[in-house]
Amino acid sequence: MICNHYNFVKMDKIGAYLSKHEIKPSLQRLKIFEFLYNNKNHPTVDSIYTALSPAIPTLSKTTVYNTLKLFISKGIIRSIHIEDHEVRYDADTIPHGHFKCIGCGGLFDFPFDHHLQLQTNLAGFQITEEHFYLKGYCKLCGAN
Amino acid sequence: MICNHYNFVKMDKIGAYLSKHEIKPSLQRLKIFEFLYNNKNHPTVDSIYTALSPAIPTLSKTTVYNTLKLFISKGIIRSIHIEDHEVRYDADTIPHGHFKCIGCGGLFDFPFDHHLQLQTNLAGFQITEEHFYLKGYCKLCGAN
DNA sequence: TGTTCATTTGTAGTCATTACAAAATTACTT
DNA sequence: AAGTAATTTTGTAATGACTACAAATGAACA
Repeated sequence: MICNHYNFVKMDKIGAYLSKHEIKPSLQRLKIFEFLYNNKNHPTVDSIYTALSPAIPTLSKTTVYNTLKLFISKGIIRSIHIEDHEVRYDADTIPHGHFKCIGCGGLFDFPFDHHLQLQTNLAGFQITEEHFYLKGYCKLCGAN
Repeated sequence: MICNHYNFVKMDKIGAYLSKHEIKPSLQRLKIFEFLYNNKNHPTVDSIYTALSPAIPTLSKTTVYNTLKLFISKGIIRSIHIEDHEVRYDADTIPHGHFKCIGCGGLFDFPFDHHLQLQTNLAGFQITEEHFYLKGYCKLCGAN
């Protein structure tokens, strides 16, 4: 991992964090957010479901979908669309970029100043979301 | 449309352009590339298929998929993943950004200097692709 | 003309995601 | 504490984009 903005919320305050964003903190929601928070490799729906199933045996994949959609609508996570066949999720809402390694499939964060490129001719356009991602080979995969 | 890099290839030279990139210029391939070239709003598979069906009545959606995949592998178009439910295609291979309007659904191009943000700590990473897109409201939709 | 190879096409299948309604859980009221 | 309403979770069925595959078509060429 290259950068990390996750210090703004403590692990033991997830319930309060969800409540603050008008999300009733059920067990499933707490666990899903906690997992997203702890796994900064930006998991997919499937990996979230597989990881939490042992702890919550009754968990349904529909719940994972519903919960992630709820989190997105409340603005506490964002979805990452890089490959066409996989959607990943990120609990870090501070703008940053993503680097997808073609070799190992890993997804890395990196900081970038999102104001640098706003000297474009987008005058009159209201920007609500910014996404910047790169593809290529990471340090390890590139060395072959 | 905000920016336009399409001057590097003339309309009547699509066949030569495809050949130069090791693509045999069949009717379907010519028409699909021409459509992509002329429609700078970055159409989807469906809109390409719907638009070309009258001119090529036997056209199959599989052919559209196959052809786009071929074009991507030869590097003459790129795919755009902004929404999770729609993939768009772009015949402009010069790096530029995309702006997706939440209001009208329109997709706009804008230039951006992709070297500005490479002062990040990505040393040792080989970059092969860059994608930058914004979401928000365009000039017309924002004025309400 | 016949043969080989590349391209196109339609159908059937896969897989991620969603719709929907029942079941379970939580919140509220008296 | 019991009963009722509201919310959340769950499983199944349906949707829809995309792909695999093999037959059909068309082009290249001797």
